[in-house]
Amino acid sequence: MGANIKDRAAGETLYGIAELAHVHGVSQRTIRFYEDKGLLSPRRVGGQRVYCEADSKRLSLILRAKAIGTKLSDIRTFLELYGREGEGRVRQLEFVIEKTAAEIAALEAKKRQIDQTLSELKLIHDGARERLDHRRG
Amino acid sequence: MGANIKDRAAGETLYGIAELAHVHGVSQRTIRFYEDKGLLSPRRVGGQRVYCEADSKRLSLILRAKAIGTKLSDIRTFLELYGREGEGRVRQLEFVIEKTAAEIAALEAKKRQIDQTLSELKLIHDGARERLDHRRG
DNA sequence: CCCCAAGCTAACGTATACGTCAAGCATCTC
DNA sequence: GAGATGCTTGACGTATACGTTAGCTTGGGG
Repeated sequence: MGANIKDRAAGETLYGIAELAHVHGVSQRTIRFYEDKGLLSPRRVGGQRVYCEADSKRLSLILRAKAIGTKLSDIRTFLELYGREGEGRVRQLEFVIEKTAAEIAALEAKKRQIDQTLSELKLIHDGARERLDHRRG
Repeated sequence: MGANIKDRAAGETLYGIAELAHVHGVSQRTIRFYEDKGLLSPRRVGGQRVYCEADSKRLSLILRAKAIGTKLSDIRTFLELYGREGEGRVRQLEFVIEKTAAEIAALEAKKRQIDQTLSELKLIHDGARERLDHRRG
């Protein structure tokens, strides 16, 4: 049970939706939802979704971007950067450069906010710890 | 017009909702919404909301936490840490220590995700830049 | 052959974070 | 005293990101 498709093929490892969901710790609904939003587009075998390694990695990227706090709609352009990378037309390269620069700036701003908050939290944490230790002698 | 309340008092600077909203670059609706959620509790003067400096700083904290990607419901406990800090009862200190430690861990995880994504984005960015420069000679 | 488990689509439900009227009072201005 | 402004409290609307049925299909086991 739960036999994945590579068991009987020499090719690339493939996944069903259940397996992919389990591997990434998300629901099947979530995966279908991302497909609706155009973030994933697995092959179909008789109506059923079949995911390859590239799909799986793509999902990892999506989940990481989400963990950072990126909206799905933004993740789409984000993924296009990964996809478009490797092409050569000047307009597209300019697009990539522009978009990546903007993303980088946004993320670094967020990082600074986090650092600021972290330092304050650590002050609170250490202060509380110190008073607690003192109180216990 | 737009005269804030300190104009005629020697005490602390106070703000009306319009001014506070403008200062922080948010809508009045947002400020009232936060109050509904228990994140702000300004004094009232004849029904009208009057905000002091502490309220303003509190709002800054809320907005920063939001920028990091924290949910409003979590921001509440977050604010309690700032408020509770300074008290001395052991149970509460333990609470503070526990909560801050969890928050710190979460934020550092998020930071690592951001760093990972940043490095990949920078690779894409630099790669595109290089190819573009090369193409232009 | 029959039935169940697993997958599919369609559609409605839910929580979050506000936006956007609506209608009422208070005050300031002409 | 008649707007015009600014504030108030509802209350409904909206976008995001899924959860949760519901009902149809299909492949495999007994």
